[in-house]
Amino acid sequence: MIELDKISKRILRELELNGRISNAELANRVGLSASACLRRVQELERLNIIKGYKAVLNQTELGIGCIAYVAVGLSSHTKDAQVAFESAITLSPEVKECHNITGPYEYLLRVETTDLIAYKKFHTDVLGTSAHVASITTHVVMGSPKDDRA
Amino acid sequence: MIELDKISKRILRELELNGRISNAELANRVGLSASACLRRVQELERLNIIKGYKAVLNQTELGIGCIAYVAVGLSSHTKDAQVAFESAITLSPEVKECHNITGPYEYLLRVETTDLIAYKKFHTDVLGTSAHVASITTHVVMGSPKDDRA
DNA sequence: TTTATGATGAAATTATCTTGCTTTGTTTTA
DNA sequence: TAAAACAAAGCAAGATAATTTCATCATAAA
Repeated sequence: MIELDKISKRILRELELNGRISNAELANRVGLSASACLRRVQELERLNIIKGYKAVLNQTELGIGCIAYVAVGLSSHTKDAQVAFESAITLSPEVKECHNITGPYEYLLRVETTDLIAYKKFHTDVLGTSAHVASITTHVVMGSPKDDRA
Repeated sequence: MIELDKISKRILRELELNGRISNAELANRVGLSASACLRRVQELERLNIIKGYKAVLNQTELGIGCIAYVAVGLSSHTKDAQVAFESAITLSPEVKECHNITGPYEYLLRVETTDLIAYKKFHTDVLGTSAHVASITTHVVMGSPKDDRA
């Protein structure tokens, strides 16, 4: 774990909020000159503390009409079974996240599709055909009062 | 829902991958001149299809050592109970996501803390003191083979 | 005290963005 | 079919912003 001073933390906070702010404006907000600010940002990138930048898209406008969290249980807990499941799931574009979790199920997936019909298809074609899948529990998202990672 | 042509979709894909790519480079990748490309990007922003840009930070390096998905059940399903719970939870910085889901529980939270100790504290101080909370089921994330929203 | 190190700000340079105008291609209308 | 009307593209110059360079200052070790 890396310890950062106040200014660098401030830089990260600003960039998380607006990743495309100009360097001059960022410098202004954190109280540094443009060059000093840029050096810090580049250093943060070099240290991989800033892993990258991405545009936040409006899913609704783009036709993502169905988001679901899916808990998946495996019938086999061997390494091979996990690797097989993970690589199958990772290839599916509908699966935006795949977390290996503690509890009665092994995996929690976030699946985004255009609509429930498409989800059903994913459910059948992808989950239904994956080896070792023992149980599937779908939780459709009705709303997200908070989503800082969006 | 808005229909986009191939080029605009390509632009979105590139910007999602690298939100800080220069306009010239982006134009090059999508096969447009810089000015035409910029106009499209600005239009996408104006239409709120691109909601913004953000830096992707390395949580591990910054001391996020414990990530958990927490299923929360409420004892009351009135609108008031939901609003109260949501506003309490929204204020907690540890809660990065709060989804209202179908199924036996009402909410699925993503909670990020420095370590398990801090999670325990969140569990007790925040969830434990929220009105209407009937059940809490914690799933600690052991790993994320895929996390496109990170 | 001297020296080395690291970080800063100002200025110069380089790259990139942005805008107005022209051109191209497509659709509409006579 | 031809001309008009429109939309989107490219080009190029001027405006902005990013990046490098360099001199300075503060701090800590020798």
